[in-house]
Amino acid sequence: MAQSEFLTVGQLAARCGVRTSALRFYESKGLIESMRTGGNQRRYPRSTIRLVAVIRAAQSVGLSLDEIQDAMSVIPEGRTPTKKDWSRISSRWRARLDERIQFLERLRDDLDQCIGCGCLSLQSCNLLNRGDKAAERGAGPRHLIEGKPS
Amino acid sequence: MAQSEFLTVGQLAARCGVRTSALRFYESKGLIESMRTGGNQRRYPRSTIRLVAVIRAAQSVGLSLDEIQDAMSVIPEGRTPTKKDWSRISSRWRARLDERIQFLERLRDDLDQCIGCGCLSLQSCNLLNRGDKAAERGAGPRHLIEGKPS
DNA sequence: ATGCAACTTCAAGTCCACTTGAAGTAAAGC
DNA sequence: GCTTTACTTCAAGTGGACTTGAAGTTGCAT
Repeated sequence: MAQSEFLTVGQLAARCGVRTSALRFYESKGLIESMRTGGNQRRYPRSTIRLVAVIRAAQSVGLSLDEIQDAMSVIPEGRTPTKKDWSRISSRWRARLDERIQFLERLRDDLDQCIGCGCLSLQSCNLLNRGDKAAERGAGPRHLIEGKPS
Repeated sequence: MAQSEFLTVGQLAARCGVRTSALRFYESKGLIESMRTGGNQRRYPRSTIRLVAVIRAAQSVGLSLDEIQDAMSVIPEGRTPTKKDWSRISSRWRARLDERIQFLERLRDDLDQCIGCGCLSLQSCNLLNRGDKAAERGAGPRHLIEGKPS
């Protein structure tokens, strides 16, 4: 198979590490686009590899496909995205990414403090107990809660 | 309401920032336990607040409820967890947490490199293109893929 | 020209983590 | 005692992100 300019779903799937069904699914959601051959088969420009990588990356930061599409739709209809477009999108995601990293780092620190203390069994873990007395009005150990599971 | 030794589902839910339905769900999965009143209502010891916090924390690192239960079940039947038990569990999670943080940090670095380069539109982003020529055998920009969305 | 893998659509199915609803019971305040 | 709010169970529903299956079509290699 001569490497042609365009990729079939199968090829794209292989390159991106996803199933073809996922690619069709993304397409149905408008996240990616394809051209069609005379026989109605999909053909993707190579740039779609990057696009899919970006989608997967965004997912791993905790964005839903809807949010991703939303962010991408900043790019005006049928226009090739400019540096500015992409910069707007990526810096938005960058913020989410930072939040997420910070949350996980805080969690890690808490966990480190905890590893030796037997929290689960005991009365006196400062970390998990923090605020337990103070907040009688529905608070709980917020510092471990918040940032719901992605 | 005098703060008694035990909490109702409602109280626990308020303290933990989850819905009562979630708590019943966790209980049905064996993640938490309760005593019952004469009238069959649940009563939780205060320590369950911590337990739920731990569950939520573990979720946010990307563990499924099954994995969490699995990890927790290291603790022998009906025994109060010892420091050693908890230490085993938490250091296991700590590893996952580290992986996750590392992955996100790498992603952040890539993104930073990218913000100015107009990747999406262009031919020549070293980051997203890396390996595009080399790996003709189903590779793709792995450094952005792997670590599936949590 | 033919065979077979890879493609097509569309509907339905799956998994996870819950949430909702219905019908009934318990507990706390007045 | 009565009312209201919080609880009980159980079955079914939801949403996100896909996956699977069936039935049919295309495209490349020999």
